[in-house]
Amino acid sequence: MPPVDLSRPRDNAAATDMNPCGACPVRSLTVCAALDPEELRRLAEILQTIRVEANHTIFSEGEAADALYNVTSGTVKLYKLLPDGRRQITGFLMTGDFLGLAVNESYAYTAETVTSCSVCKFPRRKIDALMDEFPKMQRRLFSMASNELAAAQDQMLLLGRKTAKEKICSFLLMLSQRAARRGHKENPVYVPMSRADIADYLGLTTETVSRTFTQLKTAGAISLQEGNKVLIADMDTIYDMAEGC
Amino acid sequence: MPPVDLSRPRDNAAATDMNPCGACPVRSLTVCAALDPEELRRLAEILQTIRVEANHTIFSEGEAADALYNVTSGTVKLYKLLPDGRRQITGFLMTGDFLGLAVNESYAYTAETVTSCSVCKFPRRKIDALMDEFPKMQRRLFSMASNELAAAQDQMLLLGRKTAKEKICSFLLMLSQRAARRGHKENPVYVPMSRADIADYLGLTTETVSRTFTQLKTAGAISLQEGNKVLIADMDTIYDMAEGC
DNA sequence: CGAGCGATTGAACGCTCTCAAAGTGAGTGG
DNA sequence: CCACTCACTTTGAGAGCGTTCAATCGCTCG
Repeated sequence: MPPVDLSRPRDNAAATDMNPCGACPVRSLTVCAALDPEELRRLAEILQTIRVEANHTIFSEGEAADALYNVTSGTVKLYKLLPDGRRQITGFLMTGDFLGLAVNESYAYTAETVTSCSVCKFPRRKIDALMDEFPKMQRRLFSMASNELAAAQDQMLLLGRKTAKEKICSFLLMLSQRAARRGHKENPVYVPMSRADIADYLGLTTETVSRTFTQLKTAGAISLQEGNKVLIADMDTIYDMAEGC
Repeated sequence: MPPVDLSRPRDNAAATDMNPCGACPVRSLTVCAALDPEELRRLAEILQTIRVEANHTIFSEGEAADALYNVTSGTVKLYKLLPDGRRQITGFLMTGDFLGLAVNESYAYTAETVTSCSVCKFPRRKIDALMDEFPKMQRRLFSMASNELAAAQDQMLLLGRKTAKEKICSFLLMLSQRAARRGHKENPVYVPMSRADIADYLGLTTETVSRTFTQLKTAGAISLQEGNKVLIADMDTIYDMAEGC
């Protein structure tokens, strides 16, 4: 996956308009929801809006963490690798999610686009300074981190204790619920990621993911549609098979 | 596991001394590290110090989250359950760790003591108010949550992609490193939790945990000592078998 | 000394993985 | 328009790791 040059924003023109954040359609989902117009203007001053093609690396595990990002469109995956190449995807990020939290000044995971994406990039120094000025923002970020933490714990339950079928059903439900939260229709579910990505997210192999989809399809619980969409035929059945979640 | 009555602090005398936090030996590890003497005094005013016996519930998943806690001694486990009783332990907390982050005003997991513990209890309303006053504290809490998040991602990698032996070795190393960070000796490692707890933390069964310990023992990599201690005979071997982490 | 709980060990099963091959679809160039 | 490539997905067969079920051991406590 070729890394993309993030230092040169592509649509800088739009980003440096008087108050692009004020008009941001996804603001309510992000860190920026907490801010008033003046604060948004200050935020807009330090941010770059960047487009990233599908399957490009935004940053890599271990790199100096000198920026925070916010996804404004598209899907991003975060992952960690073992020395022998085994991979665990720790999360899929969508509109409104942020990434770039650091430990010891360096990124703890690699971030790669699944689809083409728009992201807002905040230099860490400047955002840190701004957080000191706007405690509301710090609070919002803390609250978002808390939610991430809760989601991470749900994922641990899934990885450690659920069967393949339960994992797939939980995954579909999560995608459905996240779409709904973003004002998209919750069914059919748009599933932009590959079988390999799904497998590495759920702690399975691509073969098992594929077989499980086939089983669900055969059982009439789902059907696959054009354009990477999955129609959940019986939401209750899927919910039961996910064992609550 | 009988719940303990947390409304009635047991050693209130100590907690309401002029400035108990100032003398707190584990302060550098906790949220409180960021505060100056005056702020510590304010914090001491709203906190209760509580002792909890081993194997008691501090709070349960779903309960109204009206307090934040800080572990000052002992070991606490956090877990989530599936409807059929399968359990995933999402973390073991030790001196300096905090618990009680909420989503939708209610706890996302159950917290239960492994050993007898001392915890500081902060009513949520009062701590929220204090955070507004002391941004330093908010920042510290955010930074601790970030670290938790990174740890959660490491755990996902472990649960999704590591073998039983790698899981056990990673677990022992984690305990060793956390002990070292707290100024205890890193070897032998004190392992206060049961095989069942270890299993539910690593996504295994008690039998597999037991068998794996036996294998490591037979291979000469570890040996079991009195008082729930594990001597790591060859740290490098264990490290290699953990596949980095 | 017996009860009871946790840890260990054994044997057999099964879910998921591994290895392998065939199918599908988008993109390319003749 | 069609063959070709390449990547991804699906399907099949067999193996293995960890589980399940069961028995034994060892320690603590009454």
